[in-house]
Amino acid sequence: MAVTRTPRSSWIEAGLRALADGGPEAVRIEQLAQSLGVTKGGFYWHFEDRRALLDELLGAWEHAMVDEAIERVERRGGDARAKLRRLFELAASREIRSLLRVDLAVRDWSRRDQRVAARLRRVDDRRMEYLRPLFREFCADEDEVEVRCMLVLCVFVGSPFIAVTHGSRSRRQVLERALERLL
Amino acid sequence: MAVTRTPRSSWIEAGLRALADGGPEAVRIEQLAQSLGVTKGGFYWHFEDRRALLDELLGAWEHAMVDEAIERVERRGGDARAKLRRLFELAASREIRSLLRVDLAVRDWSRRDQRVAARLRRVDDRRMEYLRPLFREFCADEDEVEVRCMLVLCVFVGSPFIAVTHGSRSRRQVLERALERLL
DNA sequence: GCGTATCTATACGGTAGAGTACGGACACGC
DNA sequence: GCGTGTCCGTACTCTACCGTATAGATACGC
Repeated sequence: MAVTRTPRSSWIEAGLRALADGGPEAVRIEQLAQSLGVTKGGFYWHFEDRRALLDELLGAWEHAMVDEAIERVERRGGDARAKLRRLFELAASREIRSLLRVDLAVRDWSRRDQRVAARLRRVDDRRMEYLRPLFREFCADEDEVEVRCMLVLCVFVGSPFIAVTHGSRSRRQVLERALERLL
Repeated sequence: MAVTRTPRSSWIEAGLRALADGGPEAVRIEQLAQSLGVTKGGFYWHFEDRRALLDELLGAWEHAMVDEAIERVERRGGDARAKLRRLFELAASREIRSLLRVDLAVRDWSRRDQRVAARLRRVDDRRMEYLRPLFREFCADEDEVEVRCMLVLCVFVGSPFIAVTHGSRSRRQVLERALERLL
């Protein structure tokens, strides 16, 4: 049981960084090795092949972006509106940002890989299943609940992809107002 | 002045198809050649290099998705609400779909290429500049105009990236209701 | 301090694709 | 029917990776 010099987790962290920055095509084993200051020799000790790493990256992303995120919002309790506002805060937070960029990369990736698409469907469905009861707390009409959940998700997914300038307003201000409009 | 067997435009069409399907990484000259039934010999007659093609693809996308789209909505006149509904129809139409997939690919691409990001900013700004006056026609508060424009754009960009299922409702139904909510 | 598990470096073979060079094919204009 | 401009095919070099093989380094457990 010697100490692991470059453990599995290091490769996954480096992989997530590459995935966030350049999409799955940018997850190059030799480049990850270089960024970790080693050669690829050790990579094949931990992983079967490149695909195995990509699978694990998806797993890590799903866990952090669904399980952990929901857990963090739920932990502090409060009513539905409070939770939704906290979710908004979380999405804008510095530390979640890099994972959010993984999220965007995965969405694009899913357009050309069936297995990734299936995974994304599961993730998005889980998010919706979390959102719906929250909106039901203050919104009676079920169609309206669905629309608001969808709008929240669209803002979450769409806004980082959008490059507009809002004149004197900041992006944050515009999105905050958009959220309040949905509550 | 002989006839052009595989003219510039063929390479651009094939390039847009590849870009829509697999992002910029999938725009491989040898593969485009194969899909056109020729070898890459002729490609370098028309284009300096691969990058030159990618630049032209961006130009073609911008023209089709901004100039032509706005022109088609404006042509038939009507009030702001009618135009917005027509825009929604257009975005959902069969023929615009493939260009919309180019749009998504460009958004992901822009995250890792400054020049593409600058271009996307221009495109999104032009779209917002088109939307704002439409919402002003029936919405007095300027902050509210900005929010609604942004929500429209978020739905336009975000929803194709989202993989949720809506139970008994169709995606189209949910989005239609979302639009009506913004008008 | 020795053994073993855990990496790591190095070297190699293979594939995909970019870009270049250049000879030729093809078809229209005259 | 011949010349010219417009491609097209082929053959090359280069680079960037993937994945494999294997010997060697490292550090902890005892």
